[in-house]
Amino acid sequence: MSTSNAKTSVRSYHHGDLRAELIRSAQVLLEREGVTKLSLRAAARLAGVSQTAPYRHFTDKAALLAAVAAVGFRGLAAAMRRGAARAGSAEKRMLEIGSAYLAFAVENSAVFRLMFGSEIPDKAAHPELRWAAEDAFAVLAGEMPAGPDGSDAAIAAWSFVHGLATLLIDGQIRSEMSAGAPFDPVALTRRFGRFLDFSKARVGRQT
Amino acid sequence: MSTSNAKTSVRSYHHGDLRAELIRSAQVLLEREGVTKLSLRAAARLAGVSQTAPYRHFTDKAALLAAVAAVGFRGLAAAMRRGAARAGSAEKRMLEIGSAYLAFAVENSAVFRLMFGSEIPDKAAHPELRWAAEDAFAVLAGEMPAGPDGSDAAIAAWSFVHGLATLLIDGQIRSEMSAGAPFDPVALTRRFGRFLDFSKARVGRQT
DNA sequence: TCGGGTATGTTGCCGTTGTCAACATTGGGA
DNA sequence: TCCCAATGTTGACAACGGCAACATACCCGA
Repeated sequence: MSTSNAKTSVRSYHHGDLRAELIRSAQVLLEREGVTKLSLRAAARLAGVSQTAPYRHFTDKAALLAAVAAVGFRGLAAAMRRGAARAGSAEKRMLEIGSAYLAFAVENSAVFRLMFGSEIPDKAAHPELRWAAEDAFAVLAGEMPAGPDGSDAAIAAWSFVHGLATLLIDGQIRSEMSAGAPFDPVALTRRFGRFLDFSKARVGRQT
Repeated sequence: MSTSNAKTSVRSYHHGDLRAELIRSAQVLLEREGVTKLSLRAAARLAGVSQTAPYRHFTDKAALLAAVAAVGFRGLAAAMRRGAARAGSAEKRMLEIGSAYLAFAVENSAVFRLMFGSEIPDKAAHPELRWAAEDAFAVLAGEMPAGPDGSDAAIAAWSFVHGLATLLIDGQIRSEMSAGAPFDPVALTRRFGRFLDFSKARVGRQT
C-alpha cells in the first residue's frame, strides 16, 4: 500500500502490471472484508480499472483466487523456512516450523482459509497453486527421515498442525485454551505437540 | 428423493414443514453440485416453492447453511458414537472414532467442508450449530481422562484426525498414499495415528 | 519513420443471486 | 364464526460472474 507506484495516477490506458495489482487488491479485500466480499468487480474497482479488465489476466474468478492462494502458500513456506533456520536441533526445528504454521494461519486467517477452503473449486486445475502447496509441504517433509516411514511421519505432523490451525481460526477450541492469553504459537505447539512421537520414524535413518 | 411425501403434490398454499424440506433440498444440492451451486433460490425451487419463501424460516442464506451444517455435526457425532460402541478397549475405541471421522469426511465431503469452511460467516452467531459442534467434540473428549491433560490430549487428537481428514478430501496428500487403494479409513487412521501417544495423559488418571 | 497487428482495457449487456417490501392465502384460537 | 398471525407469493433492486463487440496503445518489422 505504501509501495504504490507513482505511475498509478498518471496512467492513461494501459496499467503496467495489472495482474500483480489485482492480486494485491484481492489480498487487501480479503484481509479487510473476508472472502465473501471478495469479488472480481471489487478487485477491479480497487485497482482503478473496469470490471472486465481482470479477464485479460485471469480466465476466471477462480484463477484470481488461485493466484492469491499460491502467494499464500509461498508465504507459508517462507515462514516455515525462517522458523527452521532459527533453531538448531531437529526437535527445536520441528517446534519452530509448527509454530510458524500456526502463526501464519492466525495472522493471515482469510488467506489461509482460501488456501484450504472450497472457494476455489478444482484446485488441481491450477498448476501454480499445486506447486506452491507442494513446496510448502516439502519444508515439513524435509525434516523427516527419507523412506516411507518418514513420509508417513511428515503427513502425520502436517495433519496435526494443520488441524490445530484450522480449529484455532475457526474458534472451535478457543474456549479450551487459556482464554485471554495473547496467542503464543510456540507455547501452543509445544503444549499440544507433546502427544506426537516421531522417534519411531527416526530410528530407521538419520536426517 | 424416493421418500417424497405424498402431500407435496396436493398441497395448496401452505407446505406443512417447509423448513425441514428446505434443509433436505439444500443437502441434495450440496451433494449433487457442490457448495458453489447451492443457492437459496435453488433450494426453494427444488422444494417447489417461491424464491422468497425460505425467508419465513431462515433469516439468511447463512442460517440455512448453518442448519445444514448442524445436521452434519449431528451425523458426525452419531457416526463416532457408533464407532466407539463397536470396540471394547480404549485403544480400539480411539481407532474406531478416528476412522469414523475420516469416513464421514470422505463420504460427506461437501457437508464436511461446509461444517468447517468459511461459507458460513460468523458461525458463533448460530447457537444450534455451535451446540452440535460441541457435542461432536464431546465424543472425542469423552475418551480422554478428565483434567487439563486429558483436555489437551483430546484437542491434539481432534486436531490430528481433523487435519488428516481435511488434507485427504482436499486431495493434498492423495499422491502420498498407496494410490488406487479403495480408501480404508481404519487402515489410514492406524497408519498415521501410530505417531500419536496419549499414554502421558492416561497415567494421571483413568477413563 | 511509419503502419499495422496484437495485447490490453472499456462499454453494454445477460442471466443469476440475495434480499426487501407489499400483497395474498390459510389455519387455528377467541 | 370470524379474524389474526403465520405462511407463501409477486415484483423489484443492486451486485455479481461472464460474454461480445469495440477502443486504445505499445511494439516490431519494413
